[in-house]
Amino acid sequence: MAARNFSRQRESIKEFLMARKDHPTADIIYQNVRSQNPNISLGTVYRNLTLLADEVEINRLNVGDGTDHFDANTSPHYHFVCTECGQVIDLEMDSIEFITSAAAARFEGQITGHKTYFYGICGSCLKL
Amino acid sequence: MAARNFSRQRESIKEFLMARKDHPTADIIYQNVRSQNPNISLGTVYRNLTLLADEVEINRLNVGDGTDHFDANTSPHYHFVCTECGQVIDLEMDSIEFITSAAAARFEGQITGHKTYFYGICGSCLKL
DNA sequence: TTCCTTGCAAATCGTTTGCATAATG
DNA sequence: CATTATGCAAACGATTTGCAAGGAA
Repeated sequence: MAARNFSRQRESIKEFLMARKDHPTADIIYQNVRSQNPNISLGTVYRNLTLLADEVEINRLNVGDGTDHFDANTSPHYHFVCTECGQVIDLEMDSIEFITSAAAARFEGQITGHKTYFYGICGSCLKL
Repeated sequence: MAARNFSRQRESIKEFLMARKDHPTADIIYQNVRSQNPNISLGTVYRNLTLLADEVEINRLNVGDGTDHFDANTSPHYHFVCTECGQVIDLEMDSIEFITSAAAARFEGQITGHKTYFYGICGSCLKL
């Protein structure tokens, strides 16, 4: 379905995203990718992020701070959001996948997945 | 702390929200409250929703569709979002509150809560 | 050549805000 | 009177889009 051509810009974006352990916003990606690709436009960054997210090559996170964050790690895992500094951190935790069945138990529709974000204060902010 | 005056507009908003079982957006609230309050402005709706949410009299939901939804039910419960029609539905399910401790187990920061949304196809859409 | 992609700028959408006026206590 | 709330319109930030030009297959 996706007759996709090669694009230097898209490669830079993927490359940058895969190298980061945090979960940058479109604008941060734009700022950084510009060093390798000075003429890239913010629109192109958005277009490619949306394209990659649609094809599940990356993940779009709605952490609730008004701007989307992106994650090149598409394997199932959860995120923590610091309410002090806004940082988005990967959590290492046991699977809670079965909460989907808990939700499905008394529901008449069909549940295919869930999104969960944890909130609190991160280690660095606790020390301040 | 909140030296709050009475306001006809705020009352209409609360009243409308409490009467709804779905989870309307600011604009839908605005459309509806106008019948009782023809001169109310969208800005006032937003201001009051933000005020009420800040004082936890209502809940703001970020379901990921780009616009916030509001819920007058502040007791802990979970929501389902239909990926077909966008409807937001209350779920009746057992508590999964302990997922917070699951997340906290190997995390150095302090986790105070979580937000979870379930996705899938609602009963009505399944029948189409 | 064909069709995918881009850069650029303008447009859109949801939400917030400044300001002068009106309502509350 | 002091303060809070409102309507209106302008401002905003994030994201999308139209279009003509550039690049890949």
